[in-house]
Amino acid sequence: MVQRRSGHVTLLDIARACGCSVSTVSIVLSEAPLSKNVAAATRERVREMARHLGYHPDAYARSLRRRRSQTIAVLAYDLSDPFCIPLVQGIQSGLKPASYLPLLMDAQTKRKLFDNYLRMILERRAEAVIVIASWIFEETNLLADIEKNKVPIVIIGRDLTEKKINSMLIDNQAGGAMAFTHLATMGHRRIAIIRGPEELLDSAPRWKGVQQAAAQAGVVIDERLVLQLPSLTDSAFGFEGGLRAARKLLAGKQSFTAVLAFDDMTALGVIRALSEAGRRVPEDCSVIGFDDVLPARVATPGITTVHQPLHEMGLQAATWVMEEIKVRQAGTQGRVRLEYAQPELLVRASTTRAAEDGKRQSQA
Amino acid sequence: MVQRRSGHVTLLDIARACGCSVSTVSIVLSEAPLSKNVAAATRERVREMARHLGYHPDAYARSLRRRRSQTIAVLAYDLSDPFCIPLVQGIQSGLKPASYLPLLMDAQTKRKLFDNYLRMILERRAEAVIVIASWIFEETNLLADIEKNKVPIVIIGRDLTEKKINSMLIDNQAGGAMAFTHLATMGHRRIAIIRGPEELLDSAPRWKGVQQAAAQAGVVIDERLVLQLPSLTDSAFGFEGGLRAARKLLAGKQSFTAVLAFDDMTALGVIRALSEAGRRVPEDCSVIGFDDVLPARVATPGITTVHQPLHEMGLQAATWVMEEIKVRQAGTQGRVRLEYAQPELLVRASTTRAAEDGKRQSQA
DNA sequence: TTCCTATATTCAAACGTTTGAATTGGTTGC
DNA sequence: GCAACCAATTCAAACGTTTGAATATAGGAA
Repeated sequence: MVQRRSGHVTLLDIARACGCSVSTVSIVLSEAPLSKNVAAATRERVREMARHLGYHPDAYARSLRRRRSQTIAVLAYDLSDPFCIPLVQGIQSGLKPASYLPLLMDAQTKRKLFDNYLRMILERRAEAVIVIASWIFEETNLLADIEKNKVPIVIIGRDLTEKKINSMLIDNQAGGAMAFTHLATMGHRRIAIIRGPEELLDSAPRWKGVQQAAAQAGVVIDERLVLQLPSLTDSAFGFEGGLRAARKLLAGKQSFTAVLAFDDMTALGVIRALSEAGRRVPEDCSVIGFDDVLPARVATPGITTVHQPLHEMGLQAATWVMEEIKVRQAGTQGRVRLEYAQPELLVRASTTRAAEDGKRQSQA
Repeated sequence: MVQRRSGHVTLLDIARACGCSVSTVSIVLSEAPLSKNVAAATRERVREMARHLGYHPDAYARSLRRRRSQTIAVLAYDLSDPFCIPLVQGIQSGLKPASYLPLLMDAQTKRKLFDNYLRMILERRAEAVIVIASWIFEETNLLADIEKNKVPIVIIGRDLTEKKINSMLIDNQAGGAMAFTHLATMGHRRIAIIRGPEELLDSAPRWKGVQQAAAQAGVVIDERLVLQLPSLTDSAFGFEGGLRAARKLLAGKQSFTAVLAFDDMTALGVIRALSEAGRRVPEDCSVIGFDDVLPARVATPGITTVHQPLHEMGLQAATWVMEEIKVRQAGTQGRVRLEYAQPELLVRASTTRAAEDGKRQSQA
């Protein structure tokens, strides 16, 4: 076992052991075009020796020389949000065939961490960046530092096309409408609505969709049944928010037969509150969520929700950046892309037809 | 904006712009010991220019030269298992102060992906590896390739001390005992038990703990109420497994007032099945889980479970590897470590006292 | 023989850093 | 006035690859 001072086997070690030059070894092992000129015997000898010595090419040296890191940074705002995982895995699936290494980073909803990672992305010469966004970061540095370095970016969950950044979003308006329409179709008229926090860009369009669907269904939304989540800086994920909002709702005078929650975690909080108050879901009150995250799938009753095609979106984002890397290598400048993914209603067990016409009321 | 052919600003660019040598620039910007000798004026000029040009050191060149990657690989068997996330975040927290970059990799329960990432870890010259294990991988390559390269390893969830790998485990036996004792204390006598899949190393000790606690409590375990999960190669996470197991249980003749599930996801599946059969939790049947993952916390009723201090374990693992890196740099060889983390019973709402003495029985 | 082509291999420079050793001037000590 | 020192800076080699150009060897055609 030959070992050099660095502790790793290098091309030089192999070259010496084979009695040939470093170049030859490199050509053979990296399967360069020239390698078809290398004598079959030599080729085999080199390969054998590399295997025998346990050689692994040094990614740093290689990237330095090739000026390609074969790396794509994936910056998620918080991995502990179950929302992120399918996206990340989708991205991973998309990247694998091209053998890019996803450099997965978790900002843990901390602005400072986020900036730190941004710096690292630059230093590690990531060839592209995919950002899974939330309200945590103003886009300032992102634009200033990364785009300046001509690295393709895709941002998921935010429209930054006017800053020339490829953006991928869910059609929140359509989703919000779907959710409301579902409840209305089930006969609900007194529907409580928990809106998302103001800072979150999903909140407004989703609310707009809800209003639009209400108008279309001829249902009037009782202002007193509309609440807004506070800005969830902590890791409460909306569960806590939903819990508190629903408690407030239950304490109020207004009756309701259904709750349209901002997202699944909120919905789960709502269900907890309803349960505390002795109201069962969906018999006494229907609850609908948004996102279709794991906890909503495995809860009982399963949460009716608006599914986001997260895996597909991740895959798409990966495809985009890889295409753009190619395009930029060719010297041309691609168009800025914008896509609204279409959500889908997923009826599970947390919603049902309204009891009678509205007789079953709020009190515990 | 000076740009070189590589598209990135280098030390040379700054040197030229400042009219000094690359060395000086390097010394200033990397705050080498020598930098105290550099004239204050020069220092300022260089810094200013670096900022102005948007310089970011090339991590590849730097690592190559310094022979340190400042990188620690974190290889998780599957990020979509909510179990992994707190571990990962704990590791992250531990690594941050030392400014190591966690190279987060998600094997997605695929053996091939796992091997691929292992290779990349070697090529990227990670200074240490933390593996969040499951039954997916035989430890073969892990030992053969990584340890051979003298890279410190910590494995979480498996005892590989005999192969000289630092191991961190949960005390499954104690945990299993806790869970059973809790149910017994609540007056349950007819307790169904869903054991973990055979390949999972947690399964055996957990079961042993259960048996031991049963003996101690003077409760006999009815063999006919003991089921085992199949090997969950797919992403079903035990939810599906728990669902099916509980259905089988319910279809059987044996009555039971409580179910001790292998883990939280299993417990959630069990609850779904019970609900299908019209049995309520915890009134008609208590259910206890294991792990304390997010879905168990936000479900209603909240799942009583055996909490694993995952965040702390991750933190600890990070500390270990960083210490070992230091130790090995000093030339000495550290001892192989083994630690059993202590679980903790977390009583929530899915368990309650047995109704009467066992009158409430199985039928739907 | 000489020139040509093809095959097999090597040279040497480059990628962007870091760093031990060397080089400048300019003081100071004696 | 010369050695000796200091501060400020630079040289040059090295990290481990890759790769365009160069070289060497051989077989064949002229």
